[in-house]
Amino acid sequence: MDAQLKRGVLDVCVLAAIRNEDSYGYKIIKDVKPVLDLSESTLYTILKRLEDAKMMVVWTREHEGRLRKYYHITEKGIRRIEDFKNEWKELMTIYQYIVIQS
Amino acid sequence: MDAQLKRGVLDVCVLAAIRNEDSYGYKIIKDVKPVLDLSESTLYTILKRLEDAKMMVVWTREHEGRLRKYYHITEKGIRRIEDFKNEWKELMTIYQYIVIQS
DNA sequence: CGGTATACATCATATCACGAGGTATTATAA
DNA sequence: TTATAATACCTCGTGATATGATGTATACCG
Repeated sequence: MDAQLKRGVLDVCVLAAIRNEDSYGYKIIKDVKPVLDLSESTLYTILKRLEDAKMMVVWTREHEGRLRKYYHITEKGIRRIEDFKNEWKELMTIYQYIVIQS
Repeated sequence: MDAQLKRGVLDVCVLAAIRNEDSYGYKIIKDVKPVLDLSESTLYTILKRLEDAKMMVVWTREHEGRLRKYYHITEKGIRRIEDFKNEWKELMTIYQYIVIQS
């Protein structure tokens, strides 16, 4: 999939991945990859960004000798998803425009 | 609309705007703006990019003392639109994922 | 012992939207 | 007449960000 088209959905995808249940980097990649291919470097960049933007909060747990950073969605993160759903309607209008011109 | 979400559709929107009829910068802005807000600087950047990518070819005409650069879509440009339509299907899947998680 | 899975992270690079600024002509309103 | 808007083009710097390459460390399986 085109990298440019990804940009608008990547953040929201990651937020959606933790919406129902707190999750951690390695698991998020496994979960999201079948839907939208993303690399580790991309994911960890996004996690940092969403944390800085206070759309997620982090808590850490040790699991079988390995560190796990769990991400929990905030109100702001949920709002981001809802905003996206509205933006999607705009995107549908744009898609219609493109198709009509064809 | 979120700048990131725009990135995937802007190019294709501009291509769609000239698909049926050759057009020029100033008119393209007028045509596309109601559907998807874009600034002049963005448009002219895109036109240059699409020309470099051989998705458009240019021809010039003088109109009432003012220069007009008309853009004509190429086979490659048309293919870009068709590719986008396929990518849109992927995007729908991603949207479904986001909604299901909600 | 070596490879794979788990788990994290950084850095350099390339792409690109956009505001701010620039040039020039014609039409319209005060 | 004199602004002001409309028409028509363009460039540059900045900020945002996806990604490959690279690095660290532990557990488990053959």
